[in-house]
Amino acid sequence: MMDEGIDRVGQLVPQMPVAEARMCRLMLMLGATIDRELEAKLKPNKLNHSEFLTLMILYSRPDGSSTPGELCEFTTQGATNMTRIANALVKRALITRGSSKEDRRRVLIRITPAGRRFVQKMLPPMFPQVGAMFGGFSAGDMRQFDRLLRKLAANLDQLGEQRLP
Amino acid sequence: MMDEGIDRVGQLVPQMPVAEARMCRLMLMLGATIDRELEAKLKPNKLNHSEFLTLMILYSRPDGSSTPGELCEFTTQGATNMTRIANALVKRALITRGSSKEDRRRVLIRITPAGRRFVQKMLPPMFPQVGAMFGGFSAGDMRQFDRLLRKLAANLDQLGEQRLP
DNA sequence: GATTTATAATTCACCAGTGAAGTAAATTAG
DNA sequence: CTAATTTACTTCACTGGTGAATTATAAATC
Repeated sequence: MMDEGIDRVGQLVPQMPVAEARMCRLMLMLGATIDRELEAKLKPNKLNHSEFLTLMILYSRPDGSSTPGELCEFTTQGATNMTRIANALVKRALITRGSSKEDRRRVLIRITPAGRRFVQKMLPPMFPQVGAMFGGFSAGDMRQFDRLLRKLAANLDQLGEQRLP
Repeated sequence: MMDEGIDRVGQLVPQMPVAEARMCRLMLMLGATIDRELEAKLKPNKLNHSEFLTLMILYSRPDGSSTPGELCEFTTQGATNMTRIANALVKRALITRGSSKEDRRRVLIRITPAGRRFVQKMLPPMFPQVGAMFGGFSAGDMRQFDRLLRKLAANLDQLGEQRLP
C-alpha cells in the first residue's frame, strides 16, 4: 500500500532513492505504532510517554534523583515541557521537587517511595506486549536488528550534528 | 546511556525482557529522530509531517484525488485533524475541496497543478539526507533490515488487532 | 568588587492533534 | 414511505508540546 505509493512517486521523480525512502517511511510508521501501543498501555495509569520516560529515568538512577536540565537531555524534551511534567508528577506525589544547596538555580527532582512502588506495579503488565513485538525473532535476528538500528542511529547522529554547529 | 538505564531497571525488576525493551526503546528513539529530521526539512516549506504525507499520497495517486476518510486511513490521522490539514492545504491552493456528486456526504480532495509543482520542487533537496541515513548499508544490510522491520510490523499488526475487536 | 555574560528553570502565547458532540446525507428496517 | 441507523465530515473544548520572553542565580571579565 505504502510501497505502491512510494514506487509511483519514484517513477514521477526519477532521482529519488526509492529503497531508502521506503525504509525511512517504514521506520516512521513503526515508531508511531509502537508509540501508540505504549501510550495505550500507559493510559490506565494516567501517564503519557514523556512522563513515563521521566519517571523511568529517575527510577533507574541509583540515588533516584536528577535535575530538570538533565532530564530534558535524556528525554529529548524541551525545558518548558519538563516543567509541566514535573508539576504533574509532583501533584501525584511520585516525585519531589526541591532546590539545590550548592547551586540555587538548580532544582532537584527525586522519585518518592510511592513513585518506586508505582513503577514496580506498572511495569510487569507491559512485558507480554514487549515480548510479543519480537515474537518469532531468532537470536540472530535480534543481533542483526540491534546492529542495524545502531548503525542507523550513528548515521542520524552525524546528520544531526551537521545542522547545529 | 539508555542501555545502562534499562539494564539497571532490569536488575530491579527481574522478569523484564531486557533485550526486547532495549530494542523497543531504540525504535522509539530512532522514529522520533527521523521525525525531527523530516520536520526540519519540511519547515522551510511551511509544512508539517501530516500535511506533507497527505500531499504526497495525493501526488502518488494516478488521478491525484481522494477523500478525507481515505486520507485519514492512509495517514493514520483522526478525521478532526484531516479537516484542519485540508483547510491548510486549500488555503495555500495546493489542493481543492469539492463535494462528490454520487454521495453528497463525501468530500473530494484533489491536488492542484500548483500542488504538483510544489512537490516536485520540494522533494529533491531531501534526497541527500535520506541517502545519508543509510550510508554504509550494504545491499545485504538493506535486505535484512527490510525483512526485520516488516516482521516487526506484522507482529505489531497482530497486537493492534487484539485490542480493537 | 561591579558589571557583563551565561545558565537553570519558569511563564506565556501559540500550534498540532484528539475525543465527544453535532450536522447532514445515505442506507436499512419496519 | 417513514423512522431508525449508519456514514462522512465538521466544530468545539481540551491535552501535549514548542519557542520567546522572564526571573533568578552563578561565573567571567574588566
